[in-house]
Amino acid sequence: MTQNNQKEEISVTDTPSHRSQQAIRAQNQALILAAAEEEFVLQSYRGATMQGIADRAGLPKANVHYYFKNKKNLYMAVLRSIIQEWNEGLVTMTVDSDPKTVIEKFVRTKLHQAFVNPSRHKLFAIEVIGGAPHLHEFMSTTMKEWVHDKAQVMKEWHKQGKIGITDPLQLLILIWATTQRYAEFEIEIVGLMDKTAYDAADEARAADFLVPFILKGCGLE
Amino acid sequence: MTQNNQKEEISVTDTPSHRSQQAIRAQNQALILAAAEEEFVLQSYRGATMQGIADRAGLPKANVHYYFKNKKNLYMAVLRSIIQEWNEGLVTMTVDSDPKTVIEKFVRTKLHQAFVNPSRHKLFAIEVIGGAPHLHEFMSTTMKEWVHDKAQVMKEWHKQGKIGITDPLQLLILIWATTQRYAEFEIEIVGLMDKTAYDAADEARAADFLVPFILKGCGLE
DNA sequence: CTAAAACCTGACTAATTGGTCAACTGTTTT
DNA sequence: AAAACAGTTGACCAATTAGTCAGGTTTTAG
Repeated sequence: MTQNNQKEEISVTDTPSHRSQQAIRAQNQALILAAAEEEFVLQSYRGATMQGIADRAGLPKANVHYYFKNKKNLYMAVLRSIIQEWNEGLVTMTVDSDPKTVIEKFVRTKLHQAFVNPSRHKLFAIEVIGGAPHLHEFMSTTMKEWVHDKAQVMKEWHKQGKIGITDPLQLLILIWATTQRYAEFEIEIVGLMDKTAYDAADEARAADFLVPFILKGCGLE
Repeated sequence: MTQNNQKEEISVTDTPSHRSQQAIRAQNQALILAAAEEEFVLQSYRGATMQGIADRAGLPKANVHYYFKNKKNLYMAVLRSIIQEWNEGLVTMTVDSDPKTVIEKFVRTKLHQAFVNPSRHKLFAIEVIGGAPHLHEFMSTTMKEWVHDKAQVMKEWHKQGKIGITDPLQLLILIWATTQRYAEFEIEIVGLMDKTAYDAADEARAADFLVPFILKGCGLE
């Protein structure tokens, strides 16, 4: 739809009439990925059109196909970048860590990601709700290992009387649910607040509510 | 895909070779609505095909169009039935109610709905995540009024020192997030439990975790 | 400077799919 | 009984859209 050529605005390493091919490649791929992310969220996989993504990126459709063989390929590339961010949000959590510190940090990190990059969380949610057909591998390997590892730590915390939680998986589900919700249900929440978008204070408001609530629930405050 | 004729199995008021038109109507509409609900969840609006819905209902495509003018019409009918269930899950909550009782009942009701009818919650979530283009009216009227009403009650509870919550909207968001999560992220949660589907004990396990956790968070236990 | 390589794109094609319709069968009403 | 009405369905059509491709321009390497 929007036809404004964003190439000029975003570029960093180009000279008026001579752009390195590396720069062009990196830039156009990033442009397309960002456009695809938005389009896939708004329209879901089948509803998103290559033409729509191309328009949003300010490029001709054939150019999108030049960088990403086909639609599924592009979709997978978007998912891959989401998984990467997921991996970066991980907190080091060992038996010797202080539960209160770790849990607070984890909640705040996840919440911040939700407010900073809602689109990614929305796309991830749509994928899982629809049966996670493209995320099976990630969920049955990386994610499962991480969860079992952290569950082990939390069980040990419980044994040592450091935390009042007997079912770590339930706690993880709760933390993910409550933090990611602000991204996924952005439209609903913003609407109920009589706004059209989050303002600077909303993340803090959510954190001020969530952190003590969750710590209390864990018997840590 | 599946071509097994479910009409015979589900029918209640038919005689071998003579079915009242009313019965046929009610039955086929229900059959189509159920099929559409599944298909819309798995494929999203654009991805779901009338042919796919027809196959799932065991009817020819033209017959689906006979009962529901077009795709959007069918989608809206599904959404309407979801909103109806939402309205039925409401709890009476007044200033004189006992917070602990009311909140516990609310959490249990919502959680039970999530486990009993996950598809509806998934579809609702997909709709909201995608910007709620078909739910604007509901969310800006019915839902908003309900939320503001309940928020008023909770604020009064806080004034009277009955509850440790200053921001009722945040609490409602948390309760919705944590209960509906079990429906929306069914695939992920079930996978992390090394199962393929919830078993009878899972709802109880979730309730046993959530109810005390939330009550503690509210300063009610 | 020049040849190769990378990038760009308008125009086209094949496949999918929402929706229509006319002819048909079964049910209800008078 | 028979007209009117409700339900059923295969065949068809128009619109949309993923993907291709040939011929172009720009950048890079030698």
